[in-house]
Amino acid sequence: MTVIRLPDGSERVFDHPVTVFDVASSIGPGLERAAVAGKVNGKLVDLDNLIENDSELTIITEKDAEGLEVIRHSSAHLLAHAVKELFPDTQVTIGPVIEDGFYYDFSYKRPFTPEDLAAIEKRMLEIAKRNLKIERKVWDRSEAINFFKQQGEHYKAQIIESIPGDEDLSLYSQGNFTDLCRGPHVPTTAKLKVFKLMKVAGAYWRGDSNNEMLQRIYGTAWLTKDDQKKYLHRLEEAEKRDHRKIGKQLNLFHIQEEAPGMIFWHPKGWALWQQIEQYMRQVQNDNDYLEIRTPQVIDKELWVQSGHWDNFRENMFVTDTDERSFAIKPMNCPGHVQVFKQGLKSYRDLPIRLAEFGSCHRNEASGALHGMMRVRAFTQDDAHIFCTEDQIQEEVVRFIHLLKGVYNDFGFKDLLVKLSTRPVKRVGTDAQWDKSESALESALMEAALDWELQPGEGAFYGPKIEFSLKDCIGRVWQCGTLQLDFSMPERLGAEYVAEDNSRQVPVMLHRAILGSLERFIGILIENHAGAFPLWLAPTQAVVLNISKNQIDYAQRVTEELNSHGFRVSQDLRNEKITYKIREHSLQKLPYQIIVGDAEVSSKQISVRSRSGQDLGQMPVTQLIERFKEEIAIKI
RNA sequence: GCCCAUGUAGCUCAGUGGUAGAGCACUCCCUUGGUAAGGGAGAGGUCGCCAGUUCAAUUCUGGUCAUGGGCUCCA
Repeated sequence: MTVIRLPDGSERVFDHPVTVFDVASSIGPGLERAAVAGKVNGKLVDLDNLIENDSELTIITEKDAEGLEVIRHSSAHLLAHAVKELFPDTQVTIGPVIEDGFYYDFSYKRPFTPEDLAAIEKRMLEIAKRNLKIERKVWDRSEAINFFKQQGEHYKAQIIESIPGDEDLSLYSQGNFTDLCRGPHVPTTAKLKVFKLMKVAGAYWRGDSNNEMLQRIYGTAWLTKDDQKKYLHRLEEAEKRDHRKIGKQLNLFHIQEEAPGMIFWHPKGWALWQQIEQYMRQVQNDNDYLEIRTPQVIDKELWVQSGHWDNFRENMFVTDTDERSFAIKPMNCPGHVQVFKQGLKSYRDLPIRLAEFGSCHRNEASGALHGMMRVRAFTQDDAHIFCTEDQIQEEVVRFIHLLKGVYNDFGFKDLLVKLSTRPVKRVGTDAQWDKSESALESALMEAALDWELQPGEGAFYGPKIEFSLKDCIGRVWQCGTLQLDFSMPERLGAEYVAEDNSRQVPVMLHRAILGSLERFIGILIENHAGAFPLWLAPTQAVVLNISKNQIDYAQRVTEELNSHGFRVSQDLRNEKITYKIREHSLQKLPYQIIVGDAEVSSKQISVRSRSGQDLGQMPVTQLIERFKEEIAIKI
């Protein structure tokens, strides 16, 4: 007797051991068709897995998230199968499921070309149609190693050698292709219908840059054609938001060969920047930060002292002048410590919060550069808080409050938090770590935030919290950070006079809210697809005349709006109004103001919103009020 | 830094072993038009850069720089 308990609590009794498939077909033909795998007592298994004891069983169908994963995993095998058929002397390695798809890494004597990819995809479709049964077998370890070695599959043999000895080694076969895999897989290749190979890229064996560079083929797989279409559409939509593309279209910035990884800001992009910088300056002033400015180029000696020279040397731009070596600052903290050190500080002075829109340069690996998101020259909304250990928690609470307010103002409501605690290699005493980790945790609790714990992921000099935001298409960006530092103040000789007249080393908190302004602006561009809220828009409105009769009036309207501090331009060109409206709509201006003879005689203006709505005629003062309200609520 | 792809007019892109083309933008002319493209004419390119092969290279080959997609890295 085998009793199978299903998720709805019902039980099915069989007088013999059954497979997952048997149970599915005993329930109904629809389920039989849709089933791709099973979960027996919480463990994912194949459909032909034999259940010998009473068990809890969930049948995984194509419609379950896990079912789709099984399909993708089997698609990866299908890819490997096709590659082995077309290029028999390829070595296969690993082929896992990833978000929205899968990949498989291969070792082959020559690079795969885009034409190869098309041929591979075609072969995959053929193999799928062959309706090959996918069968699992448990193998003996050394036999499996020999099996793969005989086929010249040395990477596979290596993988087996690294699998713990007490685990079953399962091999899956479909036709003449056999691959090591934990499974589960769909029962036959015919279940794989909707997939597409996306791109080929390099990837190091085992992710180690000392190893061979393998060729990774990425693919996507879905349950239905429609799902796949939606996915490809989603990619297209994301591409339309690309900050590099929009930056060009809206004339915000450019990058050129002579300054790789560095931004040339154009007037409109810089206007956007200034809104953000000035907003942050105001927020920090209101929260008792003191803004400072420190040098770009500092003698190597200071970087040796701070430890950057040892740990970060290859990422620093260095300049030798007058027989001295200088480094362009990659971080602001050593400079901030120098400011702190000027004049003797008392415990009464603490906490001291020094802020800088600090321009930093880091010589990032050329292959790592990416538009404004990963650059070599960037500006941080950086600040360092010097305080006592007892003040940590209060400071963290204040910071989180500040950060939430800022993200909210920029329209980001979803906040993801990660707390990283002490790594194995670290400085500072256990007592210090105990105290500061619990201070961070308490502060997070006080802020009513959920967080993910990352044990051992802290920096060697202190624990940290990372804050990420989610944009309007669901992508997650890490921006904010708060790091405790037990090391640098001491290395650089910062101290204060304590209550008992002793000299103490302050704790330093590194913190940023936006992170890199360049990157944050890139995120903003993509989040809004270039249609910025009024308070940020580089140009908030444009005044358009219908014909040359209204040129003087249009100029007066523009001047009046500008005199109230708004960023308003005018377009008095000799063009049709529809033409001008189209152009400024493509530039995504929040408002367009139209003046013709009717407006001149009524002393009003016609207003068109970015959504294309005609707001009708109104006096200029009414628009000014509207602008003020809209800017105040930052939408 | 590593792998693959790409680099042609201001922008988006086509194209060829015999020194280049489209649309939009730009300039000029006509048009004075009421909520997403009025018409005409003109100007504009050392085909990323440096070598090599060739009678001849933007095209083929090598190198190099940059960009894009990944990998690695991000103290």
